[in-house]
Amino acid sequence: MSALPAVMPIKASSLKVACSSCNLRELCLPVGFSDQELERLDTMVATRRSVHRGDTLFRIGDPFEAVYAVRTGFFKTRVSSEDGRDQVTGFQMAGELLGLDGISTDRHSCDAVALEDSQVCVIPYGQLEHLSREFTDLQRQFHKIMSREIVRDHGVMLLLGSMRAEERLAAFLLNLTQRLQARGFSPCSLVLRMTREEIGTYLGLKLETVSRCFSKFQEDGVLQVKQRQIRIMDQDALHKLVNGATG
Amino acid sequence: MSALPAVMPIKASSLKVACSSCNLRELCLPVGFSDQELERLDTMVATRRSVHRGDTLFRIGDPFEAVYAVRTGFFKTRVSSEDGRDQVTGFQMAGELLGLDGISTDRHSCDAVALEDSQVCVIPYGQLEHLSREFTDLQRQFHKIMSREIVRDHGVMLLLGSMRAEERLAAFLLNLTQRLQARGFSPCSLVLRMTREEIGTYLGLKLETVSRCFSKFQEDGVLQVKQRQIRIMDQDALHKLVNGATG
DNA sequence: CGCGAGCTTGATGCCGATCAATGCATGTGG
DNA sequence: CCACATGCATTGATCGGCATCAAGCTCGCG
Repeated sequence: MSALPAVMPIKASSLKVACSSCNLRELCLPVGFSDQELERLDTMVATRRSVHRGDTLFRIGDPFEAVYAVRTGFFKTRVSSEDGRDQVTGFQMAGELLGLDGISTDRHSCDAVALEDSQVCVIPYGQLEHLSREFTDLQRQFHKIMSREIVRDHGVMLLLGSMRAEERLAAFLLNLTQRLQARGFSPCSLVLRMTREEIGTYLGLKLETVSRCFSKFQEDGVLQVKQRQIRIMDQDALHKLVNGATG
Repeated sequence: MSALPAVMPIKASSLKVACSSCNLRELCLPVGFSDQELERLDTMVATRRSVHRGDTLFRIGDPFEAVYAVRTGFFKTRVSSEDGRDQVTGFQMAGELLGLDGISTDRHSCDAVALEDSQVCVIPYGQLEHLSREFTDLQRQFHKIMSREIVRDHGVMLLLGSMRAEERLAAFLLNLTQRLQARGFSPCSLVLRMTREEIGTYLGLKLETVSRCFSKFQEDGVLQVKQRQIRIMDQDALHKLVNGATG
């Protein structure tokens, strides 16, 4: 009875796909690199890895060996306290880097979980270090990416520390659509890759609260919500919520 | 008189004080460097800067030129939303780096405010980039410091997203004493450099709540609190709160 | 001495957590 | 194809923790 799946996923490791021919190169590590520089990157990013939905790319405590660029798919990262509460620290989509947390102690300090079947490019850290020593643009770009992560985290702290439920969800949706738009998707229509609970664990809310906020937004004509299908009807209203114009 | 440090600080601008002779070198950027390497660092860290209590080292929007190592004193960093709410993103003490946020956009994205008269070593970013290209240990150490900041931020997200008021304050105090202990101070006695409001703005709480938690801890015999003088009577209790052992 | 910034403490109210039931889509086996 | 299980989402009722509002207190300082 057990037949092969109808659609056979292409084996990752067998296919050589280079940064120089990757359609994400303007979003990913090699932003603004010349053809010549791209070729040098290709020597570094040799392998790729597939991660199935629900599987982890790395886990807390795993030895740190590489950072990963999302090629296709969608991830979440999460940390947890000793008593089991956990916090989603981010959602990563195509072109974004995963694993920077591992540099500090040579072990990963968070889990990276695929929210759908995904592929990542493996960037061995030793080689990244080496190449960025003789390759100024790479060094600069890598530093910018780490710094951007720090700035992003500060934004999340502001959200968690000072915003109310609706404001948090509005900020979350605007951030998502903005990143999706940079990847060529519609600015007003999106499909959530994560559950209400995962959104809640990111925003410091319970899943019921997230659900209620979605319903509220729908009542108010700000969103259309059908399960994970979201359509933004009034982007202005979301912006006003985030920036606190007492609305 | 505000409390004088046990060791009298030497006047900054006039005196050439090098990493190689700095008593913070085991906590700061040059962790584990050889004498030879320290000398090369000294060429980079040429100037220092004094910042008076209440003044800013840099502000949101300032052009990014350097990162700063705290030599003496105490800082807070804060971000703010457009409608004026702000969030303290961290407190920095001797040996810790400030300004990493600026790398991503060449402008600072947070304010750094001195909570007491302070001195910082100025590390021009261009020189840091340059030197870390030919100096592997420096490169590695700098990356570790950025990564550590990311990991720290994730910890704060966990705190803000999933802990209750008392747990947050307990985590905050344990973190402070741990860092103070690494600098040779007592693990159970400390003087807060910040107001209740600043603590609250860091922990996502109102100042009244912070105050009530301090009082509660005192009632329970966990702390002795005299204004900003804190004595930890029961460190275990604090740990249990943070790790959620339902106690 | 009196002022003001920072801190404490009390009374009240609200937002979001919690508890609980139902709805809805997908999948599985009979 | 239906019966049922499962995972996720919605919605309602109630509860509790923290914010808010308001007074009074402490301490350092001009």
